[in-house]
Amino acid sequence: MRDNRNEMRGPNLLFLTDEQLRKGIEAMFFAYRGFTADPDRVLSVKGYGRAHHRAVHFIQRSPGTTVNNLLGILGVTKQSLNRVLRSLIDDGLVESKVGTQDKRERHLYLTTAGHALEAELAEVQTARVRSAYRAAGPEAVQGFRTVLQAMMDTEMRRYFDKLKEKE
Amino acid sequence: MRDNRNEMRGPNLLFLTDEQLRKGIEAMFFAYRGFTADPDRVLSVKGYGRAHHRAVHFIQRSPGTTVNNLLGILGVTKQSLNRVLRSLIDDGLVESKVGTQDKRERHLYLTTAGHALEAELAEVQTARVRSAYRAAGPEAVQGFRTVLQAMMDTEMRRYFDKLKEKE
DNA sequence: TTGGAATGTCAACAACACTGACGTATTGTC
DNA sequence: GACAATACGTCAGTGTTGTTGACATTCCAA
Repeated sequence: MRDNRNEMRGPNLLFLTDEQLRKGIEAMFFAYRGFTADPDRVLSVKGYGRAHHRAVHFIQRSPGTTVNNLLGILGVTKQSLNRVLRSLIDDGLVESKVGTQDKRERHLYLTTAGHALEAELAEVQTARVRSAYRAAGPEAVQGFRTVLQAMMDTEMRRYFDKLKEKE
Repeated sequence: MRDNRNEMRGPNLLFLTDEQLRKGIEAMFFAYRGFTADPDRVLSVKGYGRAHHRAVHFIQRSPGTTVNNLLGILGVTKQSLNRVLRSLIDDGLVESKVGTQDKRERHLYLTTAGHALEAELAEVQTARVRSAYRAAGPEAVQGFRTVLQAMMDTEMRRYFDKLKEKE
C-alpha cells in the first residue's frame, strides 16, 4: 500500500500524493482531447487526419527536413509516414525534392496550399492554447512548460530542444 | 500577419507570442507521447490497447459506473466502447452487473484481476508523472494543472471536476 | 567494383475509431 | 394498456493510422 499521507513528511510534498498524481493523469487526458479537438474538426472536413497535421506542422517548422528526420520526430514507421506524405504530395500541399548532396534523401517543403492548411490548423489550435494561457497567467504557463518537458522521453526532449534553438 | 512583438505591449505578455504558443503545442505533443509510452508497453504485451487502459482507469475511478457514463467520459461511440468492454469482460477483468433500480443499466466493476492490471498500469504511469512533478516542483505542478484545466472542453471540465469531488 | 547500409516506396494486414441500422429489454407517460 | 423514450448490445461497412515484409535506389567504404 502506498503512503497517501506524504503531507506528514513536509508541507511541500502534498503535490505528490497518489490523488494528486491521478488527477494530473486525468487532467492530461481531458486536456489533450481538447487540445486536438479543433484541428481534428478542420482536418476531417478536408479528408485528413491527425497524422497529416503532425506532418504539416513539423515540415513548416523545419522546411527542407528529410523523411528520416521527420520519422525521428513523429515516432512512427516510415511506411506509416509515407502514406500520409503521399496524399499530401499528391494533393499539392507538400513538395518532395531529391537531395542535391545525397540523392537518396527527400527534402520536404510546404507549397502555398500547404502553408494555407498549416496556418488554418495552427490558428484554431493556438486559439485554444492562447485562451488557456491567458486564463492561467504567465507563472502557470511557465510551470506547465516545465512539467511537460520533464514528462518527455529523453530522446524526444532532445528533438524538442533542437526545435527551440530555431527561435 | 500576427504581431510577434507582444513584448512591446507589456512585459507580462511575452508568454503569448506565436513562438511561445507553438512551443507549447509541441511540448504538449511530445509530453503526451511520453505520458502514454509506459502504459502502452505494458498493454501491448497483454494484447490490449490504450482504449482498454482508459476503460479500466475510469471504472476503477468510479466503480459501478454505467456504460452511458463511461461513454460520456471517454467520448467514443458505444460500438467502440463495447468492443473494448467485451474483451475485458470475457477476459474476466471487468464485471457487468444489471442495475437493481433500473434494469436497463449495466454497472461496471473491476474484478481482482482487473484491479491488478489497473494497478500495474497506474504504477508505470504515475512513476513518470511523479518523476516529472518532483523535477519541476510544486509551483510548476500547480501551473501545469491550471493550464490543463483551462485547455479542456467545458463539458469535459465538468466531468473532471466531478471526479475531483471524490477526493 | 562490389557488397552492405541508408533512404524511401509499394503491398498487405491489424487495431480502433466512426456511421448507420436494427433488436431487445426496460422505463416512464398518456 | 398502448406507446414513445432510454439503455444497451450487435451487425455491417468504412476510414485513419499504425504495423511487418519485400523491394528499388543510392551512397560509401573495403
